[in-house]
Amino acid sequence: MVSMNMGHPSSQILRSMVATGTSQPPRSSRSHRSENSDKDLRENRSPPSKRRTIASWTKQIRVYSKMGVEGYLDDGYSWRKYGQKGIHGAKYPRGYYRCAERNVRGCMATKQVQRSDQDPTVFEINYRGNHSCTMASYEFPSSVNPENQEPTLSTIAQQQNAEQQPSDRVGFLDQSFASSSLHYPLTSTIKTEEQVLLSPVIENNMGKNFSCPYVSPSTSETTYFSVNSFRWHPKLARSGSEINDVISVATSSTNPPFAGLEFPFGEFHTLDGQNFTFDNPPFS
DNA sequence: ACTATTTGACCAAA
DNA sequence: TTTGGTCAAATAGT
Repeated sequence: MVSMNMGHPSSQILRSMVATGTSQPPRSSRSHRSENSDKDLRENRSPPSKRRTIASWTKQIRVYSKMGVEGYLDDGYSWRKYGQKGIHGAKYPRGYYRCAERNVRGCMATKQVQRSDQDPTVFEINYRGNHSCTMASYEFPSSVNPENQEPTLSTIAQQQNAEQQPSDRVGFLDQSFASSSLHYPLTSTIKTEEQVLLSPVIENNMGKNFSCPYVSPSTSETTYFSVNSFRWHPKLARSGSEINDVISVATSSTNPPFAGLEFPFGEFHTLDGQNFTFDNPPFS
């Protein structure tokens, strides 16, 4: 069996929680305002007896640039920040976000973003709930997946939610990401190569073999490949013992900032039984 | 004008 | 009581 990958502490802290829509917290002096929207949409709170649990998973993103952090934490959805809180024992505050479509479409997805104490370049993002909204702008690029209703992140997430909600979740790499391009090995100095490479691959990684076009020549176990837009299969797990669900985003501080993905080579398989490989592409 | 973010207060769970 | 999550008024940005 594929052992788990998520070693992230927060993934345990914030596992599954319970959602219940019935209880309307009597907000004493506060509820006098806002009569509609928000409050009837809330669904948390209350004993773990009613309602079903909502999905929760954690992702880590490494940002190699000091600027534009937010941009690289962008996961394709539009979020609205609704709070920030200092967390006991953590040096960085935790940001609370909810889907910006919440009021419009009732999308209840939320996420929490916290910078890692140990490594300030790492951000732990804990996602809660699945998007019920769809983001038109993040459909698959083109040719691939002409499916009418291409599995959007939300639908995929719902599937995975339904299927393997119980217990631990594998490191799902569902991620929609739009970036310019470019790979930046952390070991090397960041250069300002402006070439915008529209990645020909990775458009369909739903079980199809492909290789990474651009590799860091200096690193062996990690590759940085650039993509214009990609979407990981949510059930992607690496075969073998060492699983890493961390997608790192390497960026430069140049303009326009680049972003790339970090991912180890090797054979991968989806939990569906599909297999494919990240080849070590000829770098020249 | 509107919309998004900030930030202290409020609330529930631990 | 402490802590984490949310609310919402105030503020900032467009």
